[in-house]
Amino acid sequence: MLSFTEENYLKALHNISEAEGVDLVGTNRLAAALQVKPATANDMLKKLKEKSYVAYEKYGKIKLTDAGAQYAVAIIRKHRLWETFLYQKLEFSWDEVHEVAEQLEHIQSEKLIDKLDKFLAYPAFDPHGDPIPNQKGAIKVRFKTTLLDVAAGASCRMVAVKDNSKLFLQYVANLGLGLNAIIKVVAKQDYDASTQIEVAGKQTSVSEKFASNIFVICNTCKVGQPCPGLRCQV
Amino acid sequence: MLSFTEENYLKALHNISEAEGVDLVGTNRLAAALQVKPATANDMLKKLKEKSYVAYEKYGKIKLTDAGAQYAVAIIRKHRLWETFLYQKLEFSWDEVHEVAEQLEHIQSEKLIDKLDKFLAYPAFDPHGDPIPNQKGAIKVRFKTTLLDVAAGASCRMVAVKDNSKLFLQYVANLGLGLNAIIKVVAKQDYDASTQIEVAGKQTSVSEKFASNIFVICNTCKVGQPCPGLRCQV
DNA sequence: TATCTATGTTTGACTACCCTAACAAATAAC
DNA sequence: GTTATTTGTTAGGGTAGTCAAACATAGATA
Repeated sequence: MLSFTEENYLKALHNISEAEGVDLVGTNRLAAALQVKPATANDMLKKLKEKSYVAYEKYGKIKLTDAGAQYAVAIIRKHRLWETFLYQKLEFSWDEVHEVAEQLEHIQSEKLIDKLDKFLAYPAFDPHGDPIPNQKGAIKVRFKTTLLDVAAGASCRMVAVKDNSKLFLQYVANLGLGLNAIIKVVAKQDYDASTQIEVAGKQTSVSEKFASNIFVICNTCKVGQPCPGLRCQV
Repeated sequence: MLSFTEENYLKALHNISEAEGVDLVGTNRLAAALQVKPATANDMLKKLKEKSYVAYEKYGKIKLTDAGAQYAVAIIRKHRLWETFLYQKLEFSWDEVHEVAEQLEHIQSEKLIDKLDKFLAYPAFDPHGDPIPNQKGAIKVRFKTTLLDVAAGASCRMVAVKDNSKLFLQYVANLGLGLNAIIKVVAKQDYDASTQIEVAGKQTSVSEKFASNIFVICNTCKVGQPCPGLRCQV
């Protein structure tokens, strides 16, 4: 049974590997993610290596062991189930769920999380569109790409966000966007890489950064099938 | 915002004062309740005194300040609401809820607990019959006495337990007892102070210790009204 | 009252987690 | 291929919470 802090290190390692590639995780990057100094992260890495949750050589890159990855996925499962609970049952908005789930994810009780899963009717995705691992740690993979990949004239459906920060989520909601929103790409500007979109009849322009954080599938896409229009199958 | 540990000290102080009288709380008693050594408890008491949550003189007895009592009640509110959630929504048995609630009670989010309260339809009592403080810390007091006070021949209704330990709760459940069970006192033995009871047509004998941990009201008792038969109004 | 026992307090030490500052290795720039 | 920069590591130190052991006080016993 790991401490609250140790769990956060494992989760951060998992998140960074997933978002930025397994071979890019270093002490500094990890420390930044956890808002601690590199020296601190280094100490903890030694401890987690000692406990066989991470594998790394001095001055080398950091990887989770199988045990470490398994532990991390279990925490992510808890996090996303709690987010779903807060959103679906307790009327939290999608930008509020994250910080409370950061606390709830550390509660130790197998039974609790499995019963919660059942209570929520085994949801596959959390309020941000992220997949919820099942009891065994298996994740339902969904073909998706970002709004950047959608060609002008095409239309797509929003299925997730990449950035879970309050600021971004509130911005997204203010534009009338949300999961399953239908987005039509009106035009793309080569000048600043911005994208003109139309949502529920209203047009807006969004930046490249914004578009890169919106995950979409094309309108005709079905889960498990390669998509003809976009490159959803990538 | 207090730490996890500090919160546990406040809660323990509150529980002991309530169960054993305000003027009986000493360093040793507190340390025993928290399963730490007196030296440790003493250190923490200094810290909590510094922060004005407890008031005590050297070698004197320990009391919570108003702020301390308020904080403690807020934790108890959270604990009991979580217990109710686990019991009512997640199919936990009444002997399982306590240990998970011990963790959940430390989650920091006003909104979470108030929404949970709403979700549970503002319950007044937890699965053990203990009253749940409302948002302002007010507790609904209920006239009750213990099974020891019920005279032979009389009948009563169980409304709470004093002991929340797994062992006791499982024992109670195994006898077919539970909240709102109707208990008829068949006889009382002067020899060993045991009590013969009848529950749902079945007779058993319970010890003095057992009977002292079962809270009851008489069958005709209504909340808010003094009871004619038993000494419920005490 | 004098002593014995309970209870409460202080001291010094340990672990977990964090820091700053100094240093070492790897990588990039020239 | 040497230097400069980035990245990672070590050393030493701080706080929170814990302990054992020594000590002090209060209350009970004789």
